[in-house]
Amino acid sequence: MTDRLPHTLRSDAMDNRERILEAARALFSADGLDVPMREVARRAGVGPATLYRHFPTKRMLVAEVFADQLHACRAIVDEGCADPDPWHGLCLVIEKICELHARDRGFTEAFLSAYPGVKDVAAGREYTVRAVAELARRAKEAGHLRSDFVLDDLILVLMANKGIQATSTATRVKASRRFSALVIQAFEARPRHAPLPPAARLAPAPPHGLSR
Amino acid sequence: MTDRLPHTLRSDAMDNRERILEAARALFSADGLDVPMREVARRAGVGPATLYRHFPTKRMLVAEVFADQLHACRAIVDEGCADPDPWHGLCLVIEKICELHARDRGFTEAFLSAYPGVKDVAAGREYTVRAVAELARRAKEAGHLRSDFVLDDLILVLMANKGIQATSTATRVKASRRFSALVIQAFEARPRHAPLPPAARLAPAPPHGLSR
DNA sequence: ACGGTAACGGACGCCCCCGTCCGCTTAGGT
DNA sequence: ACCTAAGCGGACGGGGGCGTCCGTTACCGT
Repeated sequence: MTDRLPHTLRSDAMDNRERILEAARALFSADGLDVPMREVARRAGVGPATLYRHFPTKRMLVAEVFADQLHACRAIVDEGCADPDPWHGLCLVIEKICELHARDRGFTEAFLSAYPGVKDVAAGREYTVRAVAELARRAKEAGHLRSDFVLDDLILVLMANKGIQATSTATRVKASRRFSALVIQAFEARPRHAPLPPAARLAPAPPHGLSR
Repeated sequence: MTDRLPHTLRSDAMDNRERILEAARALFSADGLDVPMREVARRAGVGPATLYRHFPTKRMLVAEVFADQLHACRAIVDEGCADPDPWHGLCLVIEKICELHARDRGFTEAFLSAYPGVKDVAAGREYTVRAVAELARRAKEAGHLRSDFVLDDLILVLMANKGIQATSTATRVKASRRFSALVIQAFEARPRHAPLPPAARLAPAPPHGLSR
């Protein structure tokens, strides 16, 4: 008689839950993860308590919100890996992921931060990195990717891409596009390119404004 | 009888002021501009009130602290401009500014944020940008810099460089070095390089955690 | 030595954010 | 129609950061 859990929410609760997710998606996407929970609640037209009932902590809300983007990310790398030309596939992956990140500030933060407790995002990052590693190996073998490319360079590019800020999403996307084109040209194998300084092992940084 | 201002501080006040600046330099440099004022005061061994007496607002403290780095920045661009080979000078400027930013997180934030009221930093940025513009013009003329390079690409690189985060300064500097080498190779003129997507007009973003 | 005043710092008010509690509302089964 | 419990939201407590006030301390000129 204790564990009588009804896996079916009441209709109004379902409604609220969906509106909360929608509000969170919009706000996180536009303004990043620093948006106060109250603001999400306000935008969703519910009280703070309702928000916290559906998502007991901010982390959980974040995890739920970015499930979609994680799928998009996965789709991008899968598409890139399926490309018969590994170099072309790699370029596509870099371009599209950069654009995805440019379009969604919150996702970028979640993806590149060691968000404790958001295992899904961490797993998604892991998957992406591994898949790109394989793609890079093949692109190198085909002679299109410079041989001194390392996987950390991808993290480097993602972090750098994150640094690109602008007032409007459109501007950010434009800048990000130019940026990714630039680094892709830098990654392309050439007859005699100057050697690069050694790569650094980059680990996800702790998130910004989050309680322990 | 009202405006009897002694332009000479008492010895202990001078001492405290210097210790505050030192503490702020260390903390801002390592942890960025989000460090609480109390923390600066604690590290300087003074009370909060003393800190606020010397620097009535956080912005003023920031402005004072980064006067040095601004000079360093200026020195870097001057050195680059003085180089007889404009391309070599430009490369030097990019490398050194990236490294400077990688070494000092707070300065990066101040430099790339539209920190309202910190006119000095804004002026320093303006100076840097103008000087590099001239350098870029000459490097292009010499045929070493790709012709579709625009000044906003420099801002782009600086912002991107800012995005590179790491737990230790050493790692950040290493990563930043590799990054700047990469973009420099991308900027180098080549017989037939693929065209780049259009550049975006990048304006400094508002600072993160600052009262209006 | 001593007095006056510049300088100090603990304590305070204010605001914003996270997460919780409890009395009220309303869905939905009978 | 009614009743019960799922669901709701305003109000609350806790924490932390910025900037300020005022009683106390200690520098420095005489």
